[in-house]
Amino acid sequence: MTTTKVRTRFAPSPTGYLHIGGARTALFNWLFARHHGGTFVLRIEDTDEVRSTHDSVDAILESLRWLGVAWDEGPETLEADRGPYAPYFQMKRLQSYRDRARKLLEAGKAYPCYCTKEELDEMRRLAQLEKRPPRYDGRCRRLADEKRRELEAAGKKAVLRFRMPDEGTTMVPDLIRGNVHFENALLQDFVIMKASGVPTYNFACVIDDHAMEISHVIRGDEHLSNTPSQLQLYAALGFKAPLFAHLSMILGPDGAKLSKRHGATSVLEYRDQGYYPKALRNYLALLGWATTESQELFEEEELFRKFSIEGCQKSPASFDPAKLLWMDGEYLRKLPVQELLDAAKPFLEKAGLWGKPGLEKVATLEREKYKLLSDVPKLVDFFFKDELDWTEKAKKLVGDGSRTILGDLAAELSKLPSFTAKPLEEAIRGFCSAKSLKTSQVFHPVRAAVSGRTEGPSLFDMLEVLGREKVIERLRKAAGSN
RNA sequence: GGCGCGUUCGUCUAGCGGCCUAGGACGCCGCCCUCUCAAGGCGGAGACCACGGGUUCAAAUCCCGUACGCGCCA
Repeated sequence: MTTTKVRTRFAPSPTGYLHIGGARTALFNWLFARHHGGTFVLRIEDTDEVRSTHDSVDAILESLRWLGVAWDEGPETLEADRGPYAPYFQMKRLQSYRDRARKLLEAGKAYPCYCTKEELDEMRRLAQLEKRPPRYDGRCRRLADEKRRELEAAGKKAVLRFRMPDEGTTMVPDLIRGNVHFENALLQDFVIMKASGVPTYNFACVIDDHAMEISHVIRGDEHLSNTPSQLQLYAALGFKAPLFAHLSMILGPDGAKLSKRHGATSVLEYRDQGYYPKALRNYLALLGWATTESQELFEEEELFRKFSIEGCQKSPASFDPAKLLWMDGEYLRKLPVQELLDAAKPFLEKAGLWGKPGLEKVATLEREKYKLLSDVPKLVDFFFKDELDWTEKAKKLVGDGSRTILGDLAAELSKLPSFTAKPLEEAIRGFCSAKSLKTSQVFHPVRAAVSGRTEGPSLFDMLEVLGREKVIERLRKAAGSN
């Protein structure tokens, strides 16, 4: 038995940033390929001449790289220029579409259509009036050669249309949805080549999926209705069709299609907000896919091993930012501090904290509090500031009632032989009982005095890390005796 | 409008004819731990399985309609 090698692809149009939905599609293709020891291909579908941009290409590549969804073939790989399937930009493959189009034309399976936009609009209008599906009426199907020469001579530009069968049904075998049937009579003679000589989406994608030997087309739900047309193309070209799997869409928290008004939709925005890429990737894997063991957190290898099309959901999934945030914290908490700092480097640099001595120790103090990488500088900066950013609550705590306490304590602690957590705790607790103060009367003002905040790490650990000099100085300052 | 797809707690989901008076996770609430905030532990509220019909001894699970949502034709 011959088993075909699994080859999947992600084929974005570079007409904007990579959004969450696209990233999820790419991810599933990648996971599926990895699961089967196959190859994941990235192909850029840049046939939209007006909307495609180089910036978009860059953004898409950067997004995938950042997310850790690594394509095996595609732009910027070893095969990019010379591999058997290269190139990976559709605009560099125009010749192959034109060759195939000519073959279809010669075989009578496609025909030139000279209808103007006005004629098509009129067709559509009439159809709507008569409550028929708006569909090209095939008037150029049987254009006499003479008439055609006339139009050509008059300088009329033609598009190329594919001749759909008039009857019968086309069945789309879908790995997620089962067999879906479509009436051919309802499918229209769609355009495969534009007048400019550039192919349309449905045509180019069929040619390429065949040329690149794609075994499984895993893509968004919105393409399900295009699939019967594509299947007819495969048949007309004598190609073996790949297997299809149509993924449900991703909706916003309110059930409407995910869009900018729901917050960030671009992968790079999540990067810039401080999300940890593996966490986002893990979260995305869970949107529309699940295992039977109700596991939530996956190592990369586990994802490869456990991912399956069977676990893919038919119904759309809502993107839940709250769960993503939880998951991000979950990942950050497990990270060794040094790795955490490396990951947070851009944010620490922006705050001017990167490379500061003691950073690792302070960062460790707040260990379990980071939800985002961008939280790291925010929770750690008190250590490095000469002038603390006082919160209102903290200011109140070091108010009149506590000044003498803080001053006395400063004096006490300056004599402490060893400035480490244990002795500090003993000393401060001793101080409390000596002065008949409740611990809370001392602990809270001290925290406020040394950090400017009311929330923070365990007090004694924090004092140890801050060190004698800073602690005494800050206590005195707060006490107003300095 | 036609065709197609979908519908289990607020959200992601488990479930594939009896184990379901529907399980887990996020979020929410409470308690415990505790020097604060987190983290962690324990517990709680939250789903008449969209609705209506069948099939069956038995249905969230199978079948048929309806509604609603979404996609494609644009």
